[in-house]
Amino acid sequence: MKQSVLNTIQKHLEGDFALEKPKDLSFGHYATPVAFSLAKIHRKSPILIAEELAQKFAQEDIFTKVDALKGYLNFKLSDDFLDQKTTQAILDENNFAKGKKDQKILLEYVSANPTGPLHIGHARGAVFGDTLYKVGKHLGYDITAEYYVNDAGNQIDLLGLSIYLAGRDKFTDHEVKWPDEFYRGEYIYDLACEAKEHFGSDIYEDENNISVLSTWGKDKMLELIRQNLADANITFDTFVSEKELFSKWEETLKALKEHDAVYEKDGKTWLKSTQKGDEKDRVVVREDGRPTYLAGDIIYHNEKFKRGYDHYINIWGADHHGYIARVKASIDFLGFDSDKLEVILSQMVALLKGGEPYKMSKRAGNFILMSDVVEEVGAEALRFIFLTKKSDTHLEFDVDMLKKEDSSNPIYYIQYAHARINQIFEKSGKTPNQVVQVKLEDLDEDSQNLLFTALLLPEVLEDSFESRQLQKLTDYLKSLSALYHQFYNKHKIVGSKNEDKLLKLSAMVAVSLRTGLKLMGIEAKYKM
RNA sequence: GCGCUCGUGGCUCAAUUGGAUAGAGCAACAGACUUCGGAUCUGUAGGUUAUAGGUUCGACUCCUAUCGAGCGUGCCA
Repeated sequence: MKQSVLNTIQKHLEGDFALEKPKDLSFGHYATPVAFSLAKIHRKSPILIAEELAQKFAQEDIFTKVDALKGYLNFKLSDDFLDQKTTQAILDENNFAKGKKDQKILLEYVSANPTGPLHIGHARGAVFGDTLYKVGKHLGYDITAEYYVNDAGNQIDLLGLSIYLAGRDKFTDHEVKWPDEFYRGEYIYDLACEAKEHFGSDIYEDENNISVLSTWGKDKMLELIRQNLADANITFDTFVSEKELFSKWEETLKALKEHDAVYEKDGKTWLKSTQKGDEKDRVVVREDGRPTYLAGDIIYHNEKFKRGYDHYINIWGADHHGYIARVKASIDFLGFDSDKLEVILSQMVALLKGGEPYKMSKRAGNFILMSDVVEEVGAEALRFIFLTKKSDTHLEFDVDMLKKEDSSNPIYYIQYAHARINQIFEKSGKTPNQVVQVKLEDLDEDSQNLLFTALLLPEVLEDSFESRQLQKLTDYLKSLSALYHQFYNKHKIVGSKNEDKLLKLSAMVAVSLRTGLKLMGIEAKYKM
């Protein structure tokens, strides 16, 4: 819809201009402040320029009215144009708001260590990533969802050790000396029990078994993580193993050397990341020859870029922000364009319960499990709450609030609007297909506004995706629902002389609500 | 100390990325079912956008400083 307007305006106007929605729909459907910038160039009053431009557009079919107000140009679309769009959307709902793009995007998110279940902080990045993925696909991007599994390194050894000690503590008479660092939390004891079932309790008699427990525990945790994600309607296209990538380390190191990206000092290998704007150079190989965590990420990004995508998006927890510079530096050194890598930071989630703050710490084991919250409030409510906030702001919410099944939970508000429309169709005894051919004309102002808003979904999706601000989608669905509830209370639909027209209008609202909800991973309800 | 991300009604968040009168939902108060579902709607009240300067036709948005919050500042991952 927006595209048609843009094309039409471009027939008469050269150069760039911004097309906006006016604050108040009574001004028109679209508006542009282009006269202000032209005023500078032509040294003329913006008000005069706007009036001249308005005359030129008056002839176009898709507008019924174009006028100039205080320097703004306001466009009003014709009934005929809106009706065509509506008919098309209802008849071909599956293709509504779909687009075509020729960009290949690799989207990486979650990538939590397989050393424990997902907590509520992971959930935010997971929901955000998955929704970005769904919206992007709908818009026609060739997009791949990837999970980078950190299955190499100290944390896996630590997992094995923690299970070993927990099992030793619980199932043997040995006294356990707890080290400074180990994973706490009940799940470790659960794993220890399971390992006993699987291997027998003798496993806790010999330290040499720790490595067995590491591998076994890691696989268990990865399985659990995938289940946690699936329960929230989240799936991935590919899982990439850090451990497997390490077979390419020599090759990658050689490439770094060829590009003069590293040097030796104090027996260690350093990345010259300061040259690319990082605060300091970073160690990639320790004195004892073991590569650091950064080395794994360098291999991973090298392989990623070799796969030849047009754009890369990583969704990281905000505590990883200091990491961006060094990863981008390595990408540059390896001869790729680091501008193609976009990092979206997902800010911390602070959870309250009955007003008391929860401090989350993965190591301490007192974190809130994603699965617990999903079980308590449902995946849909959780998804919705996360998507109503910008990913880069700190988020605070009370678990008790999420448990409520009333109007303070906005998802019910939207679902109710959708169910209401279904109810009205049942009452009327008609189906959307029976009214779709009615021409929407001579509508009153409320109906026109509602119709126009319902048709905005395609551009809302574009905007949400391009700006990576998915709260625009939830905001939109909330305001569309509000408009419908208002309309419903004000106008009688079934039995009115405009019944068919208003039914068609309602059907259009339902199409937008359903499509929007689906892309958020939420099933629209027909009855509540 | 330095770096990153922020600071918007009592609370949780918006604001078309520099545009028109800063908007919603909770919470508070006052109303609306003989009418398609009241899980809804209508109204009232609540703001010097942390503070002080600056940039321009125009600033919540950009720049500078100050105050405050969270995170980072391992050869942990």
